[in-house]
Amino acid sequence: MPNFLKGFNICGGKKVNDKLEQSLLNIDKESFQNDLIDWFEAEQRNLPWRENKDPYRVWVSEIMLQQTRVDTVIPYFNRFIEWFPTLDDFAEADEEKILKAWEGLGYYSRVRNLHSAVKEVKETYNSVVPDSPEEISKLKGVGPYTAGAILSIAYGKPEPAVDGNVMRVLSRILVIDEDIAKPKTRKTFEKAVRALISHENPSAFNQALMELGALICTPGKPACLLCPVQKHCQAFAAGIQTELPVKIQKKKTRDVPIVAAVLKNERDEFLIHKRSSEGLLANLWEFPNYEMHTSIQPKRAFFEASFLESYRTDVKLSDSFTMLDHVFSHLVWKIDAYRGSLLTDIEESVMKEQNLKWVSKEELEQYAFPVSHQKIWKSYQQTYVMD
DNA sequence: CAAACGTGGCT
DNA sequence: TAGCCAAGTTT
Repeated sequence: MPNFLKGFNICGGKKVNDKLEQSLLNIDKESFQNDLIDWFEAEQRNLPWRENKDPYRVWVSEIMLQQTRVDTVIPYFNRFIEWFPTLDDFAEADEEKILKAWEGLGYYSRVRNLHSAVKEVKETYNSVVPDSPEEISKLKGVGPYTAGAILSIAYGKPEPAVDGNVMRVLSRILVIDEDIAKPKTRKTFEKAVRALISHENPSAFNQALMELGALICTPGKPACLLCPVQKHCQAFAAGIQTELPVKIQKKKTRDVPIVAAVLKNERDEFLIHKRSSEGLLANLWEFPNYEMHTSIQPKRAFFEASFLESYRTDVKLSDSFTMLDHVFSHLVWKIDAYRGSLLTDIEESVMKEQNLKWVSKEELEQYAFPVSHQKIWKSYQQTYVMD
């Protein structure tokens, strides 16, 4: 236990509940709700998903905002609503288009789950997003946070919507020192929100908690002097607001060497491959590439051998045109990219079975690529000036 | 439960 | 620079 928190622990072991109850007793609930909601009504940002309470729009925005910054989401949200104005429009869209709508946003299972869930709502609920915790939580991609967010924001239900902001804000206000990286900790904060939430305006209350976390009660240097609920904050009173929340360190990423190639045929078309429907970057398109398991052999030869084994076709790589690192949350691709061409055609059956496709430079733009492969393409074009 | 799952901005 | 962070869910 960190030294600065000794005084707040009733006993070293459990009693987390007792501590929370004690902290909650110190809050003047009515006054806290008013201060928080009044501030939100006055200071909230104008964001596209706040134009109305259409449950579909709220839903889309909440999925996009998972682990993603507001500034990043805004243009994606606007384009998404242009492409798919209603729930039915999105339900009827094809997979290629929905991935293209998400291209560059990351965590692509979000959009596949959203698509599946929206189709479920169209079929099972007559295109009306359900308003009960039980039903909405069954939808793919709708976890505890998103369920609470939709229910409170779109339907005015007093349900907790505990995200990273809420945990940070409440960990300070109530001096909760549980590790927020641990899954079970969320339950403590849900309990706290249930005790504090305004039943008169659950939507504003939940959003205010998150808005406060985004604008005032920030991770690094919280602007406590501007905080509308400073007088309710038990961490500020003790001068320990920058020590909270408690969060254990994340594991480091591991390096994965990748050999990739941009292969062009005599018709100026490029070979692309659709990734597996499971795992990393599922269903996105990419340039042919292989993970180097052994760092012994030459990369070029490794690619040529792997390609022959995969597609029963000889390929010849020429020059390496770029080396780049691409950082994911859990690993780093060390990409070495080559230019190359085929010595013979790939059999039609193999093209189909292995999800390969020849596409022109223009057609390339219709397919969704991960950012790492967009970087490869950009570098290729810059190196071999295309007309 | 721990780990997988993206990306870009900030310090 | 290398690490941390941002409106989490699934397995």
